[in-house]
Amino acid sequence: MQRTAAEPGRDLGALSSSGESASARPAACEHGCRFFMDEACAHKSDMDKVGVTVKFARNETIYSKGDEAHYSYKMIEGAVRLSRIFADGRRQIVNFYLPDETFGIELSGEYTSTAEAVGDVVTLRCPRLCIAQLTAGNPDISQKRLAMLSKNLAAAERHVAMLGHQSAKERVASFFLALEMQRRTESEGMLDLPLSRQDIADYLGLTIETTCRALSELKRQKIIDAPSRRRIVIRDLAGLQAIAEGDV
Amino acid sequence: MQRTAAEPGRDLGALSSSGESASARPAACEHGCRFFMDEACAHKSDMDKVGVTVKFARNETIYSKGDEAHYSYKMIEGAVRLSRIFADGRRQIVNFYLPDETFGIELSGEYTSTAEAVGDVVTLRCPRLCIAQLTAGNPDISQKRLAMLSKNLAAAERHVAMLGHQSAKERVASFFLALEMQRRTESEGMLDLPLSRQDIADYLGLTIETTCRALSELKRQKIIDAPSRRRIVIRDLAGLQAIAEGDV
DNA sequence: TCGCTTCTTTGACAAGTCTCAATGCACTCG
DNA sequence: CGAGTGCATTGAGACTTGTCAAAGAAGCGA
Repeated sequence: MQRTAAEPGRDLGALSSSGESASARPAACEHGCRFFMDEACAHKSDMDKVGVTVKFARNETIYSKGDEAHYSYKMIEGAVRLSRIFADGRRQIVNFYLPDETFGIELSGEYTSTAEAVGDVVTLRCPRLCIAQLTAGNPDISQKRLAMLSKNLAAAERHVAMLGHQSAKERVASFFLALEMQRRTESEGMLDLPLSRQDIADYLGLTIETTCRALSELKRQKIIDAPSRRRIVIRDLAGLQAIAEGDV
Repeated sequence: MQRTAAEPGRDLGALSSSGESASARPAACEHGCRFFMDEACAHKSDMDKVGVTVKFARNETIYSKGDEAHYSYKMIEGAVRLSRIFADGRRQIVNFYLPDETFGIELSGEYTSTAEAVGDVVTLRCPRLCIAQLTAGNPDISQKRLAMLSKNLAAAERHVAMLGHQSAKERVASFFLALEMQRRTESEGMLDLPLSRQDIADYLGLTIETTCRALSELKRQKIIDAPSRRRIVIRDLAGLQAIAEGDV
């Protein structure tokens, strides 16, 4: 139930910080959210056209499972984790979102998972009703929304496949491989990930210890390197792929 | 439990069987596929309006991963499994589809998983282009399509959560519980599932032996009964829920 | 019906992962 | 600078699941 209210310097979206009255402000759509659905224009040059920027601090809750789903978000900077907590206290991270990706699109009225900022995060935020309005009049946006959901579904299915029958080492390898594929802009093989070991473990469905051991094993094989806590260097991409695919 | 107007062989949709020229036949949409997207009208009274019925025999492949995604399908009868095969020969079942559910909606041009008939199956089949056409002109249908994808995504996330940290016994319990929730029409607690143990195991990310042992354990605890191979009786729903949630 | 095949169930053991505990490492705050 | 804190890593043993093997049911065709 934590609303992301205003700690100093956190909510800089003038429009959005004024509360939940999104439906009363179609203006936000006209000059901002139109761009929200466009995968192609996430970057600074367009950001001034998009009024609804919201920041979150490390580990801050963006929304909780069960909250009314007033907003959808598009990542500008940082990383967000979607997770569910279970009765036994364990946490399953369902997905991570990186810049340019969209999360928080719910068709039922409630969020089905909890979203938290992994590190410091900048997002574009758009009221649900605003999107609905845009979607109704614009098949193009409707199409994009569909594409995003579809992409998320594909990711979830890959996740299922991984959890279904990869060993700890294979999972860790697959995980880094996926990150590497995604962030091709970075300097070769260098992953600068804000995730803790616990985050990784919770995504992979492993304990932190097992994750660590798998990592150490990969280091021993000179396939990756971990020069600092939050940095991974892939030294042998082919080797990593081989492991991810089960060729020991 | 078989019916449907239909025939020898398998493809009785005259419109659809005439090849991939769906785009040239908007007529199919006008009198058939319009209803395809409607969750509410899957039953007999509407079926005569929907020309494109297709049947599949037990274990028949409906489409394979990588095939061009010409069609989407809606389940009328039976069950379908969506799966992926891995390098090591193991199979992960990503989802099952039961009557009234829809599968095969791909936004990329290719199917991302393989679909097979678990038992004998009856589906409604609709060409992709046909759906696209309908969607363009009709925000309502667009909405339904979105809802279906969203439902599939939610299911995938639950699946991830299950594989992420439930024990074998918990998974089996959750599985039957989910089935029970879904088929509330059946007589109390009685599940008539066409799935083999291998199918269940591949869905749960377990081996067939482990699945079997978990099942036997549940039988021993008098929580379920398995009077025949393809039939499960839930004798203690509360107990099943307790196990699924981790309360031993 | 019998015999054959396929699927299911059970057992014994091996392998992988989790749990608990201790240590190491990096960063922050006095 | 040193102590304190949180996170990461490693080790030892318990427990769960996978593997291999065999026996028991169920379905099928001759």
